[in-house]
Amino acid sequence: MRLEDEIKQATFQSEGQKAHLNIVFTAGWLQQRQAAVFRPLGLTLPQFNVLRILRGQHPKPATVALLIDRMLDKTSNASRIVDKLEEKRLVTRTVCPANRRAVDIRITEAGLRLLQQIDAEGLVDPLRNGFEALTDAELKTLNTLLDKIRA
Amino acid sequence: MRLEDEIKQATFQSEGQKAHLNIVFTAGWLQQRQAAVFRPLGLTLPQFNVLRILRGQHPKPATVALLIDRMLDKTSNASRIVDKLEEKRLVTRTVCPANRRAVDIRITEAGLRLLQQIDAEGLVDPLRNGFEALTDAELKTLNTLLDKIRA
DNA sequence: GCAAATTTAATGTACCTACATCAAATACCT
DNA sequence: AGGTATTTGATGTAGGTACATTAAATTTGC
Repeated sequence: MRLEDEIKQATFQSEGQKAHLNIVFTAGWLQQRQAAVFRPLGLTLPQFNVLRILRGQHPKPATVALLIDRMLDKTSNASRIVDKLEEKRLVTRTVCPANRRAVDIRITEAGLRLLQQIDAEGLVDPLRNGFEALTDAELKTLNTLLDKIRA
Repeated sequence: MRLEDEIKQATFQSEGQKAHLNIVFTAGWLQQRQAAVFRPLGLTLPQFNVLRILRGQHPKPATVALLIDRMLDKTSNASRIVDKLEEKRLVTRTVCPANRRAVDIRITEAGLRLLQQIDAEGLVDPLRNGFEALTDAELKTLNTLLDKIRA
């Protein structure tokens, strides 16, 4: 649907303001759809993202600092997201022997199985999440334009 | 900065997955910048957005349902955002006489003055928020591509 | 070698999001 | 009119975001 109709606003101050709202609105739209997919699995989106980073490190551990470095949202509280994953026994936390300030965080077998299941069911496939409507050239253009905004 | 560097991920499964992450990351980037601008004024971004909708209605009142209809995030809790604005005396809430289930929400003079100040200082000008890097044609392309994703 | 500075993570607080539930007012239907 | 359904908003709860502060371990500088 056109942004105008989604938020019932007929006109915008500028094409730039419309693009701004459109990016924010589309991001919310995408995140809500993804969150709905993970909800039945008892996972939130930030929890899933942390879990995926941990799988990328596996079998090496990650620290909280490493998670933050790789997360989309740098100011999100990785400590507390790890808390939730630990409660669910999807990750473990141990004091790093080499540096007792740091904490070694590792994905468990149960965590790996859960991600495996999500992969097998194709739940994160971008082609099923709105991106099938765009050609590869359009996607590249989109990526270039977004990078320019943050340049 | 390129997305690859922002989140330290060298490659992506597909251009679609990269675009997905790029939209979410860029939206976060934009919102964080805007939030930082409003913080010294004691306003959060959702509070500002609600206030702007109320100014659009002024001097007519809005209901909670109308706010939700026009908000970017439909699931956000407009009731509680209005609570905060009411505490700050930027809006008033009165039971709607014509329909006692509904609540008439109005922006106050103080609310109008605050928005006036924000306008005067150009704090929401998209040209100062990353969009000056794109031509009007590029912005139109961007809007078209984003609309396609949600089609 | 020891005091000061820095790093690393956890925690406190305020606010927001997402969703379920509740209560009151109104509309509907016979 | 009277009972049921719907509308409208508020509220409860779990989790996340943003930022400041704290505590412990380590590094640095003299």
